[in-house]
Amino acid sequence: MISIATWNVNSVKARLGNITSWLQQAAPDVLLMQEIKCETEAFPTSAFRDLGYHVAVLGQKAYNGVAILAKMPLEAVRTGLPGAEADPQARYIEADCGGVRIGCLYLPNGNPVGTEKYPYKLAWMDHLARHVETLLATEQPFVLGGDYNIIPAAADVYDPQAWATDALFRLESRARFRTLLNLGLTDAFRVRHAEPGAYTFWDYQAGAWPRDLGLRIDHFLLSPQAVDRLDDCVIDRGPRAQEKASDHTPVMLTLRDPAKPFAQVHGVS
DNA sequence: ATGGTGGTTCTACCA
Repeated sequence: MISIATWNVNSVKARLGNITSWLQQAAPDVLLMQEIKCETEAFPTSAFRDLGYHVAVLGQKAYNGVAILAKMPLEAVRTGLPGAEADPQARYIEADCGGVRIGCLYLPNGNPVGTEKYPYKLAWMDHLARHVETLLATEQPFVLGGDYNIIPAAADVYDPQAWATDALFRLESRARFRTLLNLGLTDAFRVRHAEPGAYTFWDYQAGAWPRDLGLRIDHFLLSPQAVDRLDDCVIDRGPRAQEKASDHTPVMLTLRDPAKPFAQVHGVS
């Protein structure tokens, strides 16, 4: 079994204590982090190495930033989406880890709609879809985890009508998320859990957390070869309840070990 | 309709 978590930490420096205590308690093999909000050189690598993790980071000053922690070595690291390597916003990092290709993404928020931020979000999603086509062609298991800033369906938001025109829930945004599913990817949480109201984000404002006014915007999308190995995908609300919490909480995916080839199981030579 | 909170940085910007 391999366990892979994703968590938008909203500043790795401000959240270092929350993150290390959660790592010790939940002990995921891999943690994908978004919004680390620091430059690559300023990432607190040694604090995570001390807990037994390898580290790959794509940072920038003040905003965005993504990182992968893994108990296994991280190989063939790439940063940025193909065709958008020059994008100054640090939003994508990918590596081989434990026999799985793992992408960590921080998809643009896109608000306010009507500014250049929204077409940037849609274009970013188009680049992602093209990259997914390339990854699918390898026929290898891969997992894309992160803060998608997409509410996939009405069951994933406390008040769908209030969010109808928001960049996270507009039809143009959801259509592009649907495109990723139509290419052959699977929303790991939703294929295992049918209930509405399973949120991963609660705003800091207006008592959203105590009132449970949340959104499900942090996702794991799996390739067909990864879905074959899907054990479960769960949301851990614990970290959101703590002092100095991020506004997001971790989502954890577990994949079974690969099945032995049919011929090996049945003794076919 | 507004304001409500929080991180980075130091003056707004972003979410």
